[in-house]
Amino acid sequence: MPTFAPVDEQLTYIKKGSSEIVKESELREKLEKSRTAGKPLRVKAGFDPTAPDLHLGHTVLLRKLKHFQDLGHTVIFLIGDFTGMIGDPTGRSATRPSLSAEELMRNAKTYMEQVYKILSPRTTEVRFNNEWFEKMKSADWIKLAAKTTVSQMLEREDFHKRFHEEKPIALHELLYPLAQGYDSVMLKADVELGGTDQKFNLLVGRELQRSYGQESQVVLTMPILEGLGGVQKMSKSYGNAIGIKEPPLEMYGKLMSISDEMMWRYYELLTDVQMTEIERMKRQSHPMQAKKDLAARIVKDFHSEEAATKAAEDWAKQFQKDEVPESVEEIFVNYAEVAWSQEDLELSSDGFVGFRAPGMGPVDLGVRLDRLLVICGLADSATDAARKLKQGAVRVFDSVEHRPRILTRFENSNSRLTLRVGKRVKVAVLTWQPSPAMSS
RNA sequence: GCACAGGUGGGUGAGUGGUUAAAGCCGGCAGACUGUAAAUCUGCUCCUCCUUGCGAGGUACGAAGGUUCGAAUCCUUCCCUGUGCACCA
Repeated sequence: MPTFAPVDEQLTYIKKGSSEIVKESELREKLEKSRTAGKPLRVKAGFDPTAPDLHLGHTVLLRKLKHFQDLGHTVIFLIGDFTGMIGDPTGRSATRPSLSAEELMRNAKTYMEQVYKILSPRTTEVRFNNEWFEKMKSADWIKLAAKTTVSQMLEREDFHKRFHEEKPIALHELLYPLAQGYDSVMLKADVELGGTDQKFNLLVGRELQRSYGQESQVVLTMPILEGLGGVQKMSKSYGNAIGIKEPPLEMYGKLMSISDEMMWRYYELLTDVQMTEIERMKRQSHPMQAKKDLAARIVKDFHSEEAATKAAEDWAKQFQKDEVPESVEEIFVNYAEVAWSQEDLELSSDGFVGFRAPGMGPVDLGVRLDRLLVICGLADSATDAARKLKQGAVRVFDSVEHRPRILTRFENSNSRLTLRVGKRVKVAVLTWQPSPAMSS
């Protein structure tokens, strides 16, 4: 029979970083019962299968689930393959395209690979809610829908607001909270975790469980982590996210770019540093050192100790000493794509293009910088690149370039250009490869 | 179905015939400053091309047509959203 830590101890651990618990007294009761019976609590959290790239925002919740695992409870990782089709009306998302079974499994697999960087695979129960929803008949849906009322649904802030602003609310959107609540019934969840934006949906689970004769789940909400700007929530679509699969230097750099204020929030939600220790650092540490420690800590979590050290060094080089770090992304670019003009190219008899005298020692060749920047992902479009050039944001080998055309020295078969736009650095490796003629 | 009100750039929201690629704000990008930042100040923020110029062209204000020298702005049809009406009349 498993043994559990004293209830108070468990509670403190669970409460760190959490936003709200409905109701704490019930959680205490459940913990007590579980402890005396030696039976772990069933802790559920649902995830959308359409976003398989996790970022730090997701990990806030995952870390809390991990805490429950640490305490010996059972974590149910629910993949909302069915509810994903509805599309959670929270935010602005519309109905999503349904994924095929294969796509779904593939997504789920990459998903779990990332999730297991935090959760322990051994004690995680992975479920899909299509398991029960595919069996439901229309009549069952009517029964389920009859469990709640329109005005109850409209209490949800998002619906309420849209209703009063005379904005559309599709009928199926009202089904989402119901479906999510029904998941809790099917899983007999004791606790459900979610972001604060999920509060309403989570509460519906309580109602439904009650009306299906079960004990209501405890709802635990976690704060929504703000992204890099510090204003909007972290989200891939806002482009302010730090993905957990990102390379160490990038991750480190992004973390260093958050504000001092945000840093403490990140400490609280993304690390296991105790609150008392965080308070101490606030008073005593230099903010930049604290931020470096945070960045290193998180890089270490998702990569390794060595990667973190390396990232720290590289970062210092890049931003503090204004040098080029060692591990910069290299992008191979066929010269034909960025050639200045046709004169620099020569057409061979079989219609292929190469440059003048490749491999014949140093040659100066014209390069269209604007196109090169686009190819390297440093500009959105050639026009955008031209703007950045004009603003003096572009550096090639440490010298600021304003013109979209430059001459560069080609030696032997390739030439490397170090490109910097603002804080970003990339190395473009120009190569000579025959390619189909572009002229037509 | 009928009536009314709406549909503008990443978001919000101005603009009712022409210096409007479309104000302001938010967001984003860059430069200065700094401890990387934040705050602040400055510039930029549809695309393509070049002779990089306060350059040339192309797209764009739900969709398609039309009026006009000229339309986001007027007209027609269609699509979409919201509101009201719907029995007793």
